[in-house]
Amino acid sequence: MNIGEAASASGVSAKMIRYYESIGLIEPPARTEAGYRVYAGEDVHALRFVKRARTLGFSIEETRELLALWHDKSRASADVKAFALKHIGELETKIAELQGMAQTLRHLAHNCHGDHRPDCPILEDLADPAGAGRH
Amino acid sequence: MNIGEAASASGVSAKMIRYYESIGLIEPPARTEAGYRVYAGEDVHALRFVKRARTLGFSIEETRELLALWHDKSRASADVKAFALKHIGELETKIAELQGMAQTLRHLAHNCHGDHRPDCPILEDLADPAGAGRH
DNA sequence: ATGGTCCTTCCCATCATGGGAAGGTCAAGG
DNA sequence: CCTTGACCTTCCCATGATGGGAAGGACCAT
Repeated sequence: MNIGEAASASGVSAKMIRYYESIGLIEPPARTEAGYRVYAGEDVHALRFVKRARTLGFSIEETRELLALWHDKSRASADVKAFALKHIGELETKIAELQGMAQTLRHLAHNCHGDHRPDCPILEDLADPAGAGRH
Repeated sequence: MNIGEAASASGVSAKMIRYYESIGLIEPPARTEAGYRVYAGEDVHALRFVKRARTLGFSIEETRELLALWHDKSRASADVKAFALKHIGELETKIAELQGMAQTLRHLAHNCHGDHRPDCPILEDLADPAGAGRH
């Protein structure tokens, strides 16, 4: 299987497959005499693992640790669970941050007439967060 | 006021102030004969505007548009409101994505014993999302 | 005049991904 | 047998926002 086929089979672009190889995230595959990369079913399996981890928001370095746990047949499930819970915590922190932004903006937008007049509490808040909203 | 003072007065690092200037987000300030940047109160005001916009999750390019709206005395508040609502929508999309990730991981972690045994639904899902959970 | 703290510009690194150029390879069809 | 088109290779560059740090100049208090 060439890289293009491995890409469509795994959902990881050929570009990223080469990149993952260059940073040592995945094993370098065999090569043909002409230098073409040749992938086996197991390689595609690893690529799908990486794709899934990235989709769940794990960074590449975290994905590297997950791959190590995956290959370590003797790991304790507690280790994997702790890793996942830590990541969940980070996701929740990020979510809370974004929700804070959205909430502030919703409040400002709610107080903005949204008509032809120029007065706008949104810009007033940006210009002077402490003073905006005063009358 | 030197750049360091403007930085602590605005909450924007000196490094970023220079960067914002280099990309034309803020006006180049006056200079002393020796080449030092000299900031006035109005400059710090603009920097705080930028800082606030960034804190609310606007990109630099979006911040550029907000600055333009701010300086355009004749804009309609409806334009600003529409801009804010669009950004709120993007924030909500991002939040939903992250919540999807967190929810999936919570589900997987919930089904993981988290003990000394190696069996782990989390890794099974990463390795085979479609098949994990089968018995 | 000396030292410490500020300032200047310039280059490099991050993280993950894509774009594209220049050139080699392979398979199909004339 | 040769061309054509689709693939592959490596290499460099760009993104977005920020920080780190070097080399050198400026300012100020002792």
